[in-house]
Amino acid sequence: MKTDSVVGSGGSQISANTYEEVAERFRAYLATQSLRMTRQREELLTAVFHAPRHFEAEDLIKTLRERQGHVSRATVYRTLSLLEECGVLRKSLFGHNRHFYESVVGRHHHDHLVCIRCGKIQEFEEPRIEEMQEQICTRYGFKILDHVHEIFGACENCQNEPTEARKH
Amino acid sequence: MKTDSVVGSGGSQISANTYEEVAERFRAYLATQSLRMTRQREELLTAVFHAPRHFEAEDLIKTLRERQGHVSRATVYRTLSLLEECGVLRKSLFGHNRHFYESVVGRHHHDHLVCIRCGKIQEFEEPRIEEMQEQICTRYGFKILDHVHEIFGACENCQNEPTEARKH
DNA sequence: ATGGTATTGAGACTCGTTCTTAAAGGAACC
DNA sequence: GGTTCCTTTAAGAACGAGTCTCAATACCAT
Repeated sequence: MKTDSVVGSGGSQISANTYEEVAERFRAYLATQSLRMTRQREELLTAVFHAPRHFEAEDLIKTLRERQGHVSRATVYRTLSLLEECGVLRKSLFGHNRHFYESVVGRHHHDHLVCIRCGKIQEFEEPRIEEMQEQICTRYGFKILDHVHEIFGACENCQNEPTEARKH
Repeated sequence: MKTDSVVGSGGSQISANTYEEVAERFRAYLATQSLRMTRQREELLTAVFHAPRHFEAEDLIKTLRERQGHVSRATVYRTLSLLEECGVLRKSLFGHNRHFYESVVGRHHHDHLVCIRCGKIQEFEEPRIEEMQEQICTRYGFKILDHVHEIFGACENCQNEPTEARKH
C-alpha cells in the first residue's frame, strides 16, 4: 500500500491520486479475488472519487439514483465493502451510530474530531498516539487489524449555541 | 463526578461502589431532571449492577424477561440512556456496529481491545493518549464531550486460527 | 459464440433502536 | 383520601441502515 504522497488539510476532494491510479488499484484487487470490473463498480468508483471528503453510503445511493446509470442499494453496499477491503476507502464513525466513508489512497492516516451539533469533521494526525496503540497491542499480544478513534464534542462555532432542554 | 476509587482489572462485576451509592447518584440525577424513580428503573439498575462487566442492551432485556418483574424493551433503552447521561454507564463499540455498555462508577477511564474472532474484550489504560487527545482538542478549539477509541483485531488465542475464505 | 462464473436488482428481511398511544402511576395540593 | 396534572409505561408499529435471496443478466477466457 502506498500512502506516501500527502494532501493538505481542509480540501474537499478525496485525494491527490488520479482516478486512474485508484481505478487501477481497485481493478488489481478485484483480479486477486477473481472478481470482475462491471459497469456498476466503475460508476461507483467515479462517484466516490467525486464525493466530498466525508460521505455516507446513502449520499452515494442518492447521487447514483439521480443519474441515468442506476445502481442498486445492495450493490452500493457490496462495492463500498470491496473498496474498503482494498484500501481505497476507510469507514469511520459519525456520531455513535452513523458511519461515513473517506478515501485514503495517497493520504496519511488520521482520525477525527466530530462536532455533534453541526456535523463538522476536523481531521487530526498524531503519530505518537498510533505508536502507543502499537505498544499496547504488543503488551497484550494482540494483532491490530483496525481501530476507531473518534472524538465527539462541540466545535469552536457550536460551543456558544445554547443547549436544548430535555423533551419529555 | 467521583471516579477516584479503583478496581483491579479482570473482575467480572461492575464496580467497587455499592449498589446504594450508584442508586443514589441515579436518583439525584433523576431529581435534577424532574424525573421519577419507578419500579422499572429500579429493577433495571439492579440488573445492570449484576450484569457482567460488558453487556449489550439485549442481554439486559433477556435477563429482565426471565424474572417476574417484566420491563419493556422501550423502557430498557430509555433507562440505559439515562444511566449513560448521569455517568453510571458508558457505551462502547463491539465491532463496527454493535454496542456494549459497561459501568464506569468508581472505575478509571479505559479503552478496549476487541477481538473480532472470539469477542473477547481487553481493557487498557493509557493516560498519555488521553492527554494527547486533550492537547489536540485545545489546538482546534474543540470541546470534547466523549470519545471512542476501540482497537479491533485478533487476541493472542485467535491469531493462530485459520482465516475463512471469501464466499461468493 | 459458448459456457461457467460472478454480478445484479428488487424487494423481503433483519436487527437494533425509537416512536406512538392509550392506560396506569407518582407527586403535590387540597 | 381525593383531585389534578403531569410523567411513565407496555406493546407493538415503525424506522433506518444494512444484508440476503434468487432469478435474470453480464463478464470474459476459450
